[in-house]
Amino acid sequence: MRLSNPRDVGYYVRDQRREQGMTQSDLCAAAEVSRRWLSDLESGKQTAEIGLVFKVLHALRLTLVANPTTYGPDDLDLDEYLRRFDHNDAGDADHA
Amino acid sequence: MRLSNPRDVGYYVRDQRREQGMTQSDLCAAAEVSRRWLSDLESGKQTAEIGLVFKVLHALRLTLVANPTTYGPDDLDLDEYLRRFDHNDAGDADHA
DNA sequence: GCCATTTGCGCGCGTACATGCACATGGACG
DNA sequence: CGTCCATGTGCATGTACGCGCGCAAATGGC
Repeated sequence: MRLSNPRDVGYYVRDQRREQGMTQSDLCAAAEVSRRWLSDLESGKQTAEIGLVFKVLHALRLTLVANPTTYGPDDLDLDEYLRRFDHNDAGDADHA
Repeated sequence: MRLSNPRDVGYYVRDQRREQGMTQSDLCAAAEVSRRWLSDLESGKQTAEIGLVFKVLHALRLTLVANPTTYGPDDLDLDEYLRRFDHNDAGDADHA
């Protein structure tokens, strides 16, 4: 999952937390941050402290990898792509 | 390049900046952050603002990718491994 | 619908962050 | 050697961050 900005980070953290069946209370305890802050982080807080972000990522057993930005087939995360596709279909169904 | 903590981030940013032939002044201007802050970031500042970190990463044309932490051959970055090996050899040479 | 749980967010507090300035230091170069 | 450049870091300032509390709104299960 590519993360381009704090918003991406926050949404991804929320997704992963839910996938792992955790509440914010569970995760903030595991990461040793305040629930208030975690809520903000998940909403895309621009000014979050990076050290705390890493604590959350570790609590979720997530790893960050940095790479030179490239544009091509390697950038295509198939699961992500299909998920986006399915989401768009669901959106169309709602509007139809 | 795996980034586990702000220290990793800072050192990686410094490495990449140098590889790209930039000074801190060049990079802080490109990223629109203070040079003072960039210097701290490169030293591993725990409390840096994540939004600003992303600005620096973008200025260096770097991308972050988040993955579940796994342990196995996939985690083996060969360049990184060799660099660590070389570094250890250099370390041994110093101590010998 | 009811109820319990979860989440968003206002608020105040003590601490500190990003900034810009300036200076010291180390390294490169002529 | 002297000069220049890049970098580390002390300092002061205005702004705000992480925390904890508490309450309202949202969500999910029955």
